[in-house]
This record gives sequence, C-alpha cells and structure tokens, in this order.
Amino acid sequence: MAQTPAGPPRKPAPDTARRSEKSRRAIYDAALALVGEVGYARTTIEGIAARAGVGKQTIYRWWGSKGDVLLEAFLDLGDQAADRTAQPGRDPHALPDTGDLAADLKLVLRATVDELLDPRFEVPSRALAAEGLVNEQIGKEFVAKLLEPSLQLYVDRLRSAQRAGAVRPDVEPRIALELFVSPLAQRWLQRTAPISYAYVDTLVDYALYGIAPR
Amino acid sequence: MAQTPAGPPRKPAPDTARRSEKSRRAIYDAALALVGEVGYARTTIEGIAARAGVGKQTIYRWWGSKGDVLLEAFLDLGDQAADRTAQPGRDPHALPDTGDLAADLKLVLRATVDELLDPRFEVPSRALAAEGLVNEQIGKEFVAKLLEPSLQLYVDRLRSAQRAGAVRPDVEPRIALELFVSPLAQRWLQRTAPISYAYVDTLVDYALYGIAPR
Amino acid sequence: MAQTPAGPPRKPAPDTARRSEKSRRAIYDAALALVGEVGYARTTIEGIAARAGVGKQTIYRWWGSKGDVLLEAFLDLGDQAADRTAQPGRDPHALPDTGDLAADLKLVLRATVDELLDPRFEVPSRALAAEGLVNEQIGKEFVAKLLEPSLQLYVDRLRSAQRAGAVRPDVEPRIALELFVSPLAQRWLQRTAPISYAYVDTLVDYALYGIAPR
Amino acid sequence: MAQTPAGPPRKPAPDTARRSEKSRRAIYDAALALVGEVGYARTTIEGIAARAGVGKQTIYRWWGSKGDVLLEAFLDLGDQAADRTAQPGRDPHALPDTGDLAADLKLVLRATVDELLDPRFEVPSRALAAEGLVNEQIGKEFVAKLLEPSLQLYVDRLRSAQRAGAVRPDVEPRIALELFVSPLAQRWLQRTAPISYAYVDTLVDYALYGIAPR
DNA sequence: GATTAATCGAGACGGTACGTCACGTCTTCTC
DNA sequence: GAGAAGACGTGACGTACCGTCTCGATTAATC
Repeated sequence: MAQTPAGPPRKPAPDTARRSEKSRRAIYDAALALVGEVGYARTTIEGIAARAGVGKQTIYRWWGSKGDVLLEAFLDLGDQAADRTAQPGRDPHALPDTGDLAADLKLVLRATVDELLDPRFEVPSRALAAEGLVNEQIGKEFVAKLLEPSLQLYVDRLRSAQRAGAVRPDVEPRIALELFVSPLAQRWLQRTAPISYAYVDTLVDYALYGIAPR
Repeated sequence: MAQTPAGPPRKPAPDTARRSEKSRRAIYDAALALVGEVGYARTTIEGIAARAGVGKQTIYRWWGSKGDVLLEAFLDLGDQAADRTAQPGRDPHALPDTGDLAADLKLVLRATVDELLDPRFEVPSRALAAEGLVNEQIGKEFVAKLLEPSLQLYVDRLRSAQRAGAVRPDVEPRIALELFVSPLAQRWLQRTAPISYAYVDTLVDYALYGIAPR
Repeated sequence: MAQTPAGPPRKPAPDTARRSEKSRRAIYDAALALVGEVGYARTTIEGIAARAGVGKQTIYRWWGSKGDVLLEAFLDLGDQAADRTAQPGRDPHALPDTGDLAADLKLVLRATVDELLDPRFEVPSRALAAEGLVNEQIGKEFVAKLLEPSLQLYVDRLRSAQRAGAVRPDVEPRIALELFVSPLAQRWLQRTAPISYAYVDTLVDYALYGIAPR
Repeated sequence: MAQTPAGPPRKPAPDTARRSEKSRRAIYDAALALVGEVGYARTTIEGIAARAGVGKQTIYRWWGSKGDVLLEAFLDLGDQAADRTAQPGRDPHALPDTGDLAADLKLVLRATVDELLDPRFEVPSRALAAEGLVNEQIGKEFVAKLLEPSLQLYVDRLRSAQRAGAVRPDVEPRIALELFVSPLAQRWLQRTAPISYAYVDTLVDYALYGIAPR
C-alpha cells in the first residue's frame, strides 16, 4: 500500500471536505481586489482577511503565504474566464491554424498585447511574476501552471508548421517560440520599451526569416 | 528662466559635500552581503544599518527605500568591476567586432551565461529585477542605468553589421537584439528553462537566419 | 437616554475579557522594577516590554503612556499590600482614634515618614508625583486615586475630634489637615529639608495649638 | 594656593570671556517660549537651538541638560523682573512688616496666589519643579536658588514677630512657615484643590492660632 | 591692522526609543 | 471541527532627538 513519505513533521492536513467554499471565494475576491487597489506589496494577509470577512486562521489553514493565495486566486480567475469562453468540441486554448503561420502568430500575439495592457490583468500578473522571480516555489508553480501551458500551444503550432514545411525540421520549437514570446514578455514585464501590434508583427517577421540577408 | 516645480513639501536635501564616504561604502557592502546571504525579502534596513555599523537615519537620509540602496550598491559594484578591467584606449564595454557577427554574439552571450550563473551576481540582480517589476521607479532606473546601456552595445554591433552587409538594412537593431537577448533573460529570470552555451548558440543561429526554410 | 459623545475617531476598545492576566502582572512587575533600578526617565516602554517578556503592542493596547502603566502598577501594588494587611471587620485604612488627637496624628505621621523613606516606595511615588505635575491627566488620577483617599482619612479623624471637642467646630478639616500633611509632603518631594519623627511631632503641635502665644 | 581637585577627566572649560551674549539671550527666550507653547516634555534641545538660530553645540557647550537651560532661563527671567521693580535703598524682596503679622502674611500670600495663577509663570515653574523632583541635581539648585531664598524671607518676618511677642519664642520659624506655605504649594503643584485669597487667609489664621480650642 | 584661536551656525553621524503595522500562532466562542 | 474574531510575542518600519563630531565663517583677544 502506498505510504506517504515521511518528510518534515507536517501539520495534519485539515479536512478538505469541511472547507467553506464561500470563504474561499471571498478570499480570492478580496485578494485580487486588494492587489489591484494598493498593489501586491501593500496587500496583507490581515487586509485580505478583513476584507473577506474571514478569520486570519482560515487563510493560514489553507495557504502558506500571500503569494500562494494570490497565485490560486489568479489561477481561479483564469479558470472562470476559460469556462465562460469555452466552446463545445474545441480546445479553448489552442492557437488558430489557418496554414499561414505568420498570420496566425500575429493574430495571437496581438490578442496577447491587448490582454497585457488590460489593467485588470496587469497588476496581479506582474505582481505574481515578480514574486516568482524571488520566491522559487511560487516561481515554479507560476511557470508550471500559467506560463508553460501557454507556451506549449506555440510548440504545438510550430510542430504543425514543421509538418507543413513552413518551419525547418531541425528547428527546436520550444526554443523558436521564445524568439517572439520572450521579447514581448520582457518589454511588458520590465517596461524596457512599449509594446504594440506593429512591434509583435515585426518580431514574427524577424523570427521567421531572420535578420541576415537571404 | 527655468523654475523648479513646487511639488509636494519636500525635506531640504542634505548636504552632499559632508557625506561620509566610509558609511556609504559600508552600507553598500552590508546591503550586498545581506542580500546574498538571506535574500532580498529578508534583508532589512535595520539589518543593513546594523551590519554597516551605521545609524538607520544615515540610510534614510540618502536613500528612499531598500530598493534604492540595493540598486546603487549594485551599480557601484558594476562601476568598480569596470574600473578594474578597464584597458586604456578602449571602451571597456564595447562588444567585439571581428567581422563574424554570429561568432561575436555567441562569444558575448556565452560570457553573459557565465555571469548569470555566478551566484555573486545572481541573487542581487534577480532581486533588483523583481523589485523593478513592481516598483515602477526602481524599474525605470534599473532599466535606464543597467539594462539599456548593455543593450545599446548590441545596437552598435548590429549597426556595424548592417554597414558590413551582414544584416539587412531595413532591420531595426533595437528590436532585432531582443531575439537573442530576451529569451536568455526570460529563461534566467523566470527559470522557465536552463541556460547554456548551446542554448545561446542556437538563439543566435535562429535569430540570424530565421526559422522558416530559406 | 444617555448617549456616548462622538469625540475624535477612536480605536475600537479591545476586548477586556480576553486580556492576559499573566501579561498584565508581568508588566506591572517589570515597570516597578525598572523604575526602581534606573529611575522613571530612563524607564522605557521597550524596556518594560522586554523585561516582562511581552510585545510592545500589548502595552500600547491597554495603556496610553508610560505614566499610565506606572500609575496602575503602583495602584495595584497598594491594593496588594492592603489585601495582605486587611483585618476582618475593620477598615484597613482608617486612622487610629484613641481620643488623644495629637498622639494619633503623630503615630500615623511617623508611620508615613517610615514609608516615605522606604526606597521601594520612594522612587516610583516620587516619579509618579513628578509626572502628575506636568501631565494633568496623570495628575488628576494620581490625586483622585492615591492622594485624596488618604487625606479623607484625616478628614474623618478630624471630624471625630470636632465631635469630641478637641478641635474647634468652625475649623474646616480639609484645610486643617494640610497644616501637617503638606509640609511633610513638600519636604519629602522637593527635598527642601530632611524629615524625621521629631519634625512631624512638631508639625502636629504647631498645627493644633498655633504659633501665636496662647 | 587653591588647586582644582582632580576629579573625573573633565572638558577644558570653555572660555567664558568669548561667550556670545546674543546667543545666550536667544536660547533663554527660545527655551521659555517653547516650554510655554508645547510644555516641558515636548521641548527639545534641537527645538531650542533651531528657534534660537543657534547650533546645538552652543547649547551643549554651556549647559548640561534641558533642565539646566530652563533653570537658568527661569532664574534670568526672575532677575530681570527684580531689576525692573527694584527700589533704591530697599531690599526688593523683603516681606512687609507693619506689626500685624497676620495681615502681613495674608498680603504676601495673596500676591503669591496671583503669581501662581499667572500662566506666564505657571508652565515653566511647574515644569522645573517636576524636573527637580526626579533629577536631584536640578532639584537641589531649584530649591537653593529659587525656593529657599523666598522661604528665608518668611523666617526673617517670623523672627521679627517673635521679637515683638506675636509668636511664641520657642517656635522654629523654618518649620512654622511651612504651615501656610506648604499647603499652598501643594494645592498648586499637585492640583489637589483650588487656591484663593480666602484659602490663604484661612491658612494663616489656622497656623497662627491652631485648630484646637483655645 | 594682521594674526590666531576659540566660538559660532550648521548639520551629518551612530545611536536609542518612539508608536505603528503586519506577521504567524494561539485561544475563545459560535455555528 | 471549521470558522470569525482578535489578543499575543515578535520584529521591522520610518521618525524624532539624543549627544558627539566635523566643517567653514565669524569674532574677539593678542601680537
């Protein structure tokens, strides 16, 4: 029979069955609202608890840190949005595949630009990204649950393009996608320069055809 | 005649001429040491002051926040390193220009990989980058004083390559450089994947020649 | 119906029922000990908290100032002493009434001299008295809770003497008592001159019979 | 020849001859003004220096503490007042001696009541008295320079009364005076009860003729 | 009148304590 | 037994003053 590995002495896990769904929702809402209003650094566990009308212990019972709460709250936000836009019989996330790789990429990246500039997403995701830089555990989860799944969609699209002969077969899709995704990410995260439709279009063009003369 | 805008009631700026150089050095050293030892989040102003043998007020007199201190400490660290490696009659920072663009870029990026993996640089620069994401003022200064100057070197090298015909003349160097710099930066910062010599070599190849068949 | 006046925006009063009795005792003990050891001025809230093994906030939650803490600690000390010396069926504080007013007063005042010279009482009560001079709120409470109750005992004894014909009926006891109490208090407080049994005996004699020839 | 006793290693006394009279006056004025405005406790050396337009060191050079400054400022204030009211050929301080002891005492004590209720004197003298309770050195000087000289005048007047047969010859004047002076002082200092002309009149009557039936 | 040395205004410095905020734990009472 | 409430010990915050020290710039006594 499977045995939980001993590990460090751990709290007896609280009984998930008795967990208050209402409190969890209230905590998510309060956390996101506060991060939006005062920023991540000035958001406190006490503040979330007070705003959610919840005891502090209820937060500490189920989450390990402010970052955990916000990460889950953000994931939950994404899930809700996905549920709303879901269309039956179709992967809600998959990239379009019209056969024109450049056009498809530009379309998706332009949508990404819109999303990155939407203030409702900007503050919490920037905050989470920052926390992830410094807190390895949060970072791992952030990348695994939010970033990599999105990048995997590009990998899929690029593989499809390889099958269609639009990308050289020896190209590593996981690396190739970074040519246009990472610059956009860096400009947005680090505010090194503004982002725009024209910018992502240029990125796609450069990435597909290189910058050296043909 | 130019008029200083009134702004909010501000403290009279302290007299820079009477500033204690010894204290400043001790604060830089203490700040960098603490960030290296316990991380940015657990580094406190009180800790820096105690370690530096300095009153807290001396820190608050000259810097506005923990991030400010660390940013200046880090800039100072870079300046010192530059002074040490400086060679007369030669810009200490300029990229090599042997005529072979791919080789030059790979050389520099491999050196960057080494630096990014050096723990003495990793913790403080990651911490600063994180702070910059969330604190716009720190972010602006971080980009302006640390990031952009480095990127400018790539711009210069790419322009030289354009003159030599190794890069298409219609390519924007400021964007093109992101094709290989941003992916490396993101992998390192967000730990999305490991970095290596082979990886940066691949990035340069993809960026120069594109991923579409020629 | 009585209405609490609005007043300035006040903290919601903490819940007295959940107050830690252990902390309160520890704070009293620490405060009195520190005042005795280093004096009132060098006694700090931080010092009291540290000595009591208590958070500063626990002090600020229940008291408004160093003076408040010490006043209550001193009152508590008095209460404890009273409880210890209490005899059933007898007011523990009442002055003796043997019929000989002069003798009774001298007896009590000699005991007061002993107490005033006892270093355990001297430092904190002198400190409180000083604080009361300058801080009206502390002063009011000091007088109301410590001084007046003691003086009232003299009033009672003098009234009894008036009934017995040992004091003129038109004499105001509340003023008359000051003839021997205030001089002693001033000598002790302001160190204008030493105090002794002989001194208080003289005061009683002068006060009872006047200084003019009979 | 007199030799300065070695004592603890002392600062070389600053040269009094070169002392700036203007600064001294400004410091006195600032100290008294601040004590009047914000009270003794909230009066700071830095505040006095700033208000006086003087360097902090100038205060520390000539005085040892806030209490010292205020004591001297107050003494100086008294000296100035005395100079103004001085009449040639007459001790400006001596008590009146009309032959009627009771009347003379009442007259002087009524004037004292007026002074004690004058807010210009009340705040600083109360502050000094409080400081003197707790700081023995200040207390000693306060008593020696301010209190005792005044009390001595009563001693003189009582001795004169003894010679005139208005006071019993075996009465100690230094004690007797406390019968009416100390009660007034205590009521004022400790705010135990209001003071008035009627009150001091009563004190004098009680003190002269006692409270026992004649 | 020039020289020189101490005092002066100013304020940076290493410190201590302030009073506040939030942490994460614990306890009590309610549903 | 989970949850709301909140007191607790802890520790950092940013501020106010402490008393010392170091700067030129007066300024008063000496040359």
